[in-house]
Amino acid sequence: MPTIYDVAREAGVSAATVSRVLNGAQTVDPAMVARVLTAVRELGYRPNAVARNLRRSRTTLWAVIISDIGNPFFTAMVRGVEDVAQQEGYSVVLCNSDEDPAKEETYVAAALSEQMAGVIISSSGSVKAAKTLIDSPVPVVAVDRELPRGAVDTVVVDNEGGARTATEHLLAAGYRRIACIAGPEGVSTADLRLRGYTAALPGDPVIVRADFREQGGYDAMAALLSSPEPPDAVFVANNLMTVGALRCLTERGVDVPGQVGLVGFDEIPWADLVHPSPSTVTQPTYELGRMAARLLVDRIATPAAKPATIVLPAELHPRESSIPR
Amino acid sequence: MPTIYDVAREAGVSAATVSRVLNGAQTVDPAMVARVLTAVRELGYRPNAVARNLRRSRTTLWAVIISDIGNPFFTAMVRGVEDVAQQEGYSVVLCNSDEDPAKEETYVAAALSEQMAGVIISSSGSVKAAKTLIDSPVPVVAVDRELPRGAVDTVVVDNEGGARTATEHLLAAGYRRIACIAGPEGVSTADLRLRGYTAALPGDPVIVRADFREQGGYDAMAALLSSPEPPDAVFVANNLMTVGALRCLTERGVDVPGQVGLVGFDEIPWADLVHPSPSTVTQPTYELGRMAARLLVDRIATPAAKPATIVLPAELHPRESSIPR
DNA sequence: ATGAAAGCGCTAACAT
DNA sequence: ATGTTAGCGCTTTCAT
Repeated sequence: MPTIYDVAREAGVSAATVSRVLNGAQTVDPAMVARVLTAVRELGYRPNAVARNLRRSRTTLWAVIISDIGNPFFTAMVRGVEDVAQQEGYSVVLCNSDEDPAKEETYVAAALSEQMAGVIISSSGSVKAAKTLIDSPVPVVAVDRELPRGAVDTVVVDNEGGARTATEHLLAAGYRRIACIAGPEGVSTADLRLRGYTAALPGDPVIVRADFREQGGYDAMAALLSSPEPPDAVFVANNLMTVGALRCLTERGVDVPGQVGLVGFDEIPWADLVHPSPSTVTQPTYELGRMAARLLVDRIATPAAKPATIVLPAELHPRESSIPR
Repeated sequence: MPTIYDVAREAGVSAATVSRVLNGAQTVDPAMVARVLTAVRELGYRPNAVARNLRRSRTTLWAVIISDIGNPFFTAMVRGVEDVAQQEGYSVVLCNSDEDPAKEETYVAAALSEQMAGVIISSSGSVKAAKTLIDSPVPVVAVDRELPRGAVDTVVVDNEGGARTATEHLLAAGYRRIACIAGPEGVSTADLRLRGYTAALPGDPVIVRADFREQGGYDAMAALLSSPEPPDAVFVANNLMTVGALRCLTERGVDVPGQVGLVGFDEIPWADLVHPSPSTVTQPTYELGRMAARLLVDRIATPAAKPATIVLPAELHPRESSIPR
């Protein structure tokens, strides 16, 4: 691979001049510019970004650490981040922690070693990863899930409110024994949605903790159905678990919404094509990513500013799975 | 941020020794190792990967360029890549070209500038991006879609055979006017699936080209329905367009499979929960990613070897949407 | 407007 | 077994 010195020699100028031309400096003789560009083309020269990054002591990369690339919620959010990043001249490096705190820690370490310009993270709950980030000078934004004990810029939805609305909706529909399939303890969205459910419920809560995955939702639903007093409705704390719960109900021939009503948190792709179509609490997913990216841009510009928290609304979309009997 | 020299000073050794300790060299006195590690901990030292990459003239990053992050097919494939990458000591940088050749070219340029150790690409059809990659020294593997005019390692499924099977299945079910909603021209999967459809059809083909997106499938289906002689079945060339076509049929109250039969290429998440459930031609998606990663590892090890092409089987999964009348 | 020279932080060849 | 030194490719003063 040719270097900037090869180009300089070919064009009969110094490396400094080549650098100026390539970085759009105004103070270069047009004749030189032409010679340099010709040499660049002839040699097929491609600037070495690693060298540039070292010299400048900064990169134009953002690490976006999400907890499940198989969850359409996160991929939609990433699109929001990407659009802003591109517009602002950054590239997005997507890291999939797979709900595994150890992987999350590895990615955080890599982001810091690689001198990333910023990190957007939807924490899988690793306190160590959070601490590492907060103790580092890298600009950080938490999105969807709060960073454990972290006072950083944050964009979330009103998880507690959304869960309360979902539960109240089931109550209004006439259901009385409403259970909750909750997410993993220590993940902010899981804990807040559980709190919203509990707050809205007049009677005793029935809670099964699962892992935010489809199989977890399936198993939790199965456990609820085979309990002594099965629930007549269930509030499921995320989209993948909702699919799992629905599959379990369908397989066992349980009538939804006749025997059991259901509302899930998060949108499900093609929910309207599923039968019975699941009622959901939807979030402005793309907007969540966009806002996070905006906050990161601001944070990079003014590192000392006070951390902001933005809360976006969550909205109930009633569908077939919770229609009153 | 502390540098390796700060650590060396703190530990009373040379920078070379610190480097040796941190890179696991065997020839270091255990006492020194201890002193260095203590200094590292006390200073919170974190090696600068950018400097290391420059010095070593290589990185441990793979660029995985996919054409639609919103398509579960690609995210499943990425998981296969990720698992091998991690095992082999590489990190995956995910790039989403969004079916946009210009974005694809940008990402290819970035991958080369950043001195990535390898590239796995599912081409959105940019000949320029393909040429840039082939003319560069970077190891490349094409996955799912062949690289335009590129003689590189490739992992694909039997697209033509899968499409033929799907079409024959519709014929066997009694459908006679079978249309095809095809993908964009120049994308290998689109062209091969179309060829398989045409080959299996005894009569004249009815073809609508669309863009592999949900809305495109919807619009194509709408156009077919309002044509003078609407088809009695349709073969749809990918998953997102299948969802779009199905939505169009459902909205207009067309009975599937009674009035119109349907088979789609690619798996659809939760296909079994959709009503009517779509028959699909499924691919070993995760395996596709895994094989691509394996090929990349081999290519990095032996850059001069002859390019390999691996073809995996595609399998028909009949569901409700193509049950005989 | 252009060039010379220093240095970003690290690793590896070489010397001891 | 450890230290000294050069240099990866680039940008950015500082001189001219």
